[in-house]
This record gives sequence, structure tokens and C-alpha cells, in this order.
Amino acid sequence: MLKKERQAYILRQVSLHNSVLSADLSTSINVSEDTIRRDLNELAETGKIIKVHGGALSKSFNSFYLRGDVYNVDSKKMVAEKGAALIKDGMFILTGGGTTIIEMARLLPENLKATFFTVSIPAAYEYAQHPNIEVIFIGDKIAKKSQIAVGGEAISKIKHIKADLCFLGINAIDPEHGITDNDWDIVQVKNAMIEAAAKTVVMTISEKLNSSQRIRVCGVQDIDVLITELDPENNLLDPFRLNGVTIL
Amino acid sequence: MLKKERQAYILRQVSLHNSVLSADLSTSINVSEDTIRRDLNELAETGKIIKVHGGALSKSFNSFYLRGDVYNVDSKKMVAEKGAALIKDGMFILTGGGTTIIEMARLLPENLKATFFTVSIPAAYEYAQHPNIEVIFIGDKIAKKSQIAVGGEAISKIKHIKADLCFLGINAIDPEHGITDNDWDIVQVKNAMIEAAAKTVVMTISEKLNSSQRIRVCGVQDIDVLITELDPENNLLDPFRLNGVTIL
DNA sequence: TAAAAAACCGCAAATTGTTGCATAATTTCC
DNA sequence: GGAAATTATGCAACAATTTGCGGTTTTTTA
Repeated sequence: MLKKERQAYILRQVSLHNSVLSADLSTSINVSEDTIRRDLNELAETGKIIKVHGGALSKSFNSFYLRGDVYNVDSKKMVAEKGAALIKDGMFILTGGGTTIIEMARLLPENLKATFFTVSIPAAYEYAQHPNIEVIFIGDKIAKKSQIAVGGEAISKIKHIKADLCFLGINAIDPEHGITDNDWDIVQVKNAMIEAAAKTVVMTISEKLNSSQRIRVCGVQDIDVLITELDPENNLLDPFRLNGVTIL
Repeated sequence: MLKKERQAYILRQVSLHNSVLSADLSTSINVSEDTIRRDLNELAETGKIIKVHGGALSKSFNSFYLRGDVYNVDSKKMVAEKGAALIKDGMFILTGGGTTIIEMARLLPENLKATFFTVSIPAAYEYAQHPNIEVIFIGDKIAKKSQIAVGGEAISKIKHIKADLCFLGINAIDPEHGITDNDWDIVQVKNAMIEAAAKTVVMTISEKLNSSQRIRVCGVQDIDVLITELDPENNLLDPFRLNGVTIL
């Protein structure tokens, strides 16, 4: 069997099954695993497949979430960085959805080993890209606008979790009304998340400070940490600091 | 044997077998390998064949080899269309992941009103784009390679569902071993899905027919409908038809 | 953290390619 | 028809590619 022929066969197998093992290929084509590895390397170099330990994956399979245009990405990245710094090895983390959370997911250090619970489809997708993170999706009916699981099933599942940290992206927050939102179902879920975690971390860009919406999620006193892109000493944050919130 | 004659013979062999070895040609025409090589070079220069180390390949073979991005999209779309046609208003549908399933999600008619249960993050994402579909995500630990929820929690949730149809994308299938896969956890989930639905619909491109992998999902007799891009009367499908599977 | 699996590295053997050249076959032109 | 020129073929020495193997390092997994 010619080299190209062999590589074509490998490509076919990868496309067909989305993944192949070097050992399987080796026995089915009857060449040494070294040869297979070399083929896999060549195919990977030309970008035809993705090589992984023990075999290879199809390229087209994963990645179809393209990062759309996100509002205020830079600010959100600053926020996300501060948030990511709070996560330590071995922690159980509960997170919602929202663009800030997604940014944080992308910024998690490669070697972080932690367990993430989430109700958000995009967040779960991002966490799943990470090599060392364990991802648990809390399923239920999916709210289309936000791609988040909502409903009694999800809430009761969340209540069974004892997480170290809960990261919340929010719609609106002000010192008087606390966190507010405009979707009943989502508020229920966020409520449950806050209760299920030892500490609640709110991540938001400063624009959302001092705005409010119709439905209350929780009061300021329920928030443990507030992260914005601002300097922690900024006056805008004073009212929260006075309510015992840690500002980062 | 004349030079032209020889080259014509080589061309025929190439188009016949998609590939030839210099050594084989040399012995079968009884000329030195040098001559063969020179012929091969000439044929390659005029673009009639693709010369590679040790022999040559047919042009068509090579175009297949170069086809990079998404494997067999057209076939998958044909499969997906046939599958989508089975879904009627008001149905409860249970689906896995896989590119064929994703294609089907994109082809669902705008006005379809149905409820979709799924364990696949990409599939849930696609369903959530649809205006009239209700999406329920069956959550649990996320298997990273396939972006699918696996584990006891997901399985027990699936068992509580009574779906009309279960759409399965597969890795390998043959009449003898039935559906086979290479990931234990995913097999467990697929098993539960098959049991939870009144009818099981398997969607696959024909290339996966008559291939098999290590772990068995179910036998042919557990499949109700098999959809491929082929004509339903195609002989390749006979063994399945004989086992009582409806072929579309 | 230790055992197992996989990847990597260098090397040697086998195969394949290339080049120059001698010889044989074919064509051309007188 | 026959000599010269052209082309084709085979041979041999050498270069390049491919492949498998042993030993070592890295990664994975329990």
C-alpha cells in the first residue's frame, strides 16, 4: 500500500468515525504504529486532522461556535481575568451564562483542575474545550434567548450541589435593589445558584452598575464579591463596599 | 510492446485500481522499473496520473484525498432531509449528537412545533435557534470529545422520557453486530435512548454500513428505520431489510 | 506517585529515485 | 538502402525516501 493511499485511508476513517486510534489503524493496515504516527503527524501538519495522544480527531467535528461580535470585549476580558484568578485547583464552581462568563471560560489557565457546573450551553461548550476541567451540565428546558436551562428540574438539581463559588453574569445591579433581571425563569435559576454556593461572585462591566429591572434576583447583602473592570477603589463601587461586598 | 501501448496499459491499470506499484508494472509488462518510472513521469507531466513514491495514483483518487473540510456534506444533507421528514407537529423527539443530527437540526421546517430532548451540546444549540421548537437538555457530566452528556444521571433522566422517535447518529453498523461504537459511556446513553423511544431511527451515510467497532450498542432488530443517502432499493441495504428494518 | 501507554529519537535496512552512460531500436534524410 | 541522428531501454552507482526497531522520554491513568 502506497503512503498516500494509506494516508487517504486514515483520512477516510477519521472523517467517518470522527476519531481513530493509532493502534487500530496499525493493525488494520498492517504497518507499525510508528508509521501511523508519522502519517498522523503529516496529516496534522497540513491541517487535515487534529492529532491527539493515541490517535487523531476529525477537524470539522468540533468548533462551530464562532465568537460573534461581543459588546465591550475589552472590559469584559478585564473582568473575566479577575474572576478567573479566584478559581483554584479542586474547586467546585457553579456558573451561569452570559458573555462575561464565556470570556472567563476562555481565560482559564491550561493546568487548572476543577469541576464546573453550568446551565448555559455556550459556557458548557467552552468548558469542554479545556483539557483538565470536568464539566457537568444541569439540564432542563432551554430558554432560547439565553441558551440557559431553566425550570424546576434544573433548580432542584442545583439545590443538591454544594459549590465553592458561584459566578453570576447579570443584567442589572444597584445598591438599593440588588441584582435584578427581566426573565422570571432565569431569576429562579440564579436564585438557586446563589443558594447552592458558599460564595457568590458577581461579574459585570461598570455600565450595568446602578441600573435596575423588574424582577429581583437577590439583595446586595447576598453578594460576596463584585468584579468590574474598574479600579476597586473607584467611587462608583463605594455603595457596594459599604454593604460588605468585596470589590475586585 | 510499444511505448504508447505500455502507457495506455498503465493508464488503464491506474483507472482500474486507483493505484499502481512500479514494481508490479515492471514484472507484469516485463520491462525494467526505470522504464516504468519514465512512463509514469511522462504521464504525470501531462497530468494523466499522480505520481507518488513507489507508484502512481489516479487523479480522481487524489481529488478524494484532497477533499478536506467537511466530510461528505452532501450525503449527510440527503440523509438529514429524509430524517427531518419523519418529524410531525407535536412529536416528542430524542436525539443524540453527530454531524448528521446537526444537519437535520438545521433543516427542520420553520413552522414545525415539536419537543426535542437531547444530550448533545451542539445539537441543543441548533435546536435552540429554531423558533417553534421546545428544547430540553438532558444534563450530566459532559464527555469532551463528543460534547455529549453521559453518566447515570442522564441515563435515568432519559428513562423517564417516552419519546415518539429517537434519532441516532452512529459510528459503525453492520447486519451482524448491529450498531457499534468505541466509547463505553456514550454507548450507555444511546442504549437508554433507544429504550426510551417508541421507534428508533438510525441516520448514517452509506460508508459506515458494514463497518464495526469495539462496543455494541444494539442489534439490527432494535432498529426501526434506517436512513442513508442511497436509494432504498440498493442491494447494500438488503441485509437490514431482511431483519425487518424499514429503509428510507 | 508508579505503572502503562504513547510519543519521540536515532539508526539501519530496504525500497525507490536519479543520473550518466552504453547499447539497441527507430526515424530521417540523402 | 544505409549512415547519421534521434529516441528508447537497461544497467550501475549513488542519493533520497520510507519504514521498522530499540531505547528513552513524555503523557496518561489509576
